[in-house]
Amino acid sequence: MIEISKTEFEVMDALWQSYPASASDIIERLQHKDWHEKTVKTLLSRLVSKKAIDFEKQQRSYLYFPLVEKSAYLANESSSIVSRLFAGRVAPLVAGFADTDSLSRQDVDELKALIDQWEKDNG
Amino acid sequence: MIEISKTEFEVMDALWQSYPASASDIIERLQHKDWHEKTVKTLLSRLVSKKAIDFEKQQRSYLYFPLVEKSAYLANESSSIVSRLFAGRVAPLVAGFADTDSLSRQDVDELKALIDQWEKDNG
DNA sequence: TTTTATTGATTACACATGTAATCCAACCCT
DNA sequence: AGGGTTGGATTACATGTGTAATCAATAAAA
Repeated sequence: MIEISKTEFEVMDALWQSYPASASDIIERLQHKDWHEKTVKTLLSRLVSKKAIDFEKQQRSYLYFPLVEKSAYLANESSSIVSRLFAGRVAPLVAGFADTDSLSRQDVDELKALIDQWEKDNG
Repeated sequence: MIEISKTEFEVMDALWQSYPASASDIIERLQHKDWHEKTVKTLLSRLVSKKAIDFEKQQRSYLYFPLVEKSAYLANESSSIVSRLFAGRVAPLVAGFADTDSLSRQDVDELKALIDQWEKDNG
């Protein structure tokens, strides 16, 4: 899969919010980051080069849209990170989380629901 | 926390296996990677610069040891990744995992145990 | 002892990344 | 119509990363 850097991911995420979107839309959505508009445009260009997004010309400006779905990207990233750091098994990650970052009640509830579903489908 | 690159992480992991360890120990443990010995030594040097590891001179060669514990490093990484990708909540990551990568029976059992423990500790 | 092999230090070098600035063409305002 | 403005393209530039090669000092071997 495509390698997307941290800053590039923020741009992707802004675009995933709603698309097609113009560069200025994206810049606006990224107000909270303190990035120069030029920076955002550079990132958009790089994402185009990487074929993570594409655009169609609308008069003078472009309307960008993602070529990768957020869910697909996240699934891939998660998977590759869990592979690298935890030999591919997700439980140890959650375990570490339980120790330090403390799961929230909401997390736990969601995990329980997930597990129930999994058990229904499998085992 | 310290930024450790992917390749540097592999070296850390080899060192975490057992330390103190000499450069040649580490090189040996990384046989399966097809890295030139010089490459591994470069990575060791960079890790020293980053203060992720240190060494004590043993005659001519060095004995390296980590300055960061594996569990601490993993906890930090997990946390920062889950923050970036999933707004800090781990359940959605596991959910994606459940869909695509399929949890293993073992994962599910471990998760259940984790949750039971969490519920016991918290409310 | 002269040669060779080993070890860490220094240097190399292309590509990625963060963070823009500059350039040029099209558009809008006066 | 002329000048500022806006949009993308191109260029910039330091630092990080992957992947070594070279250098210099020392230890081991012949």
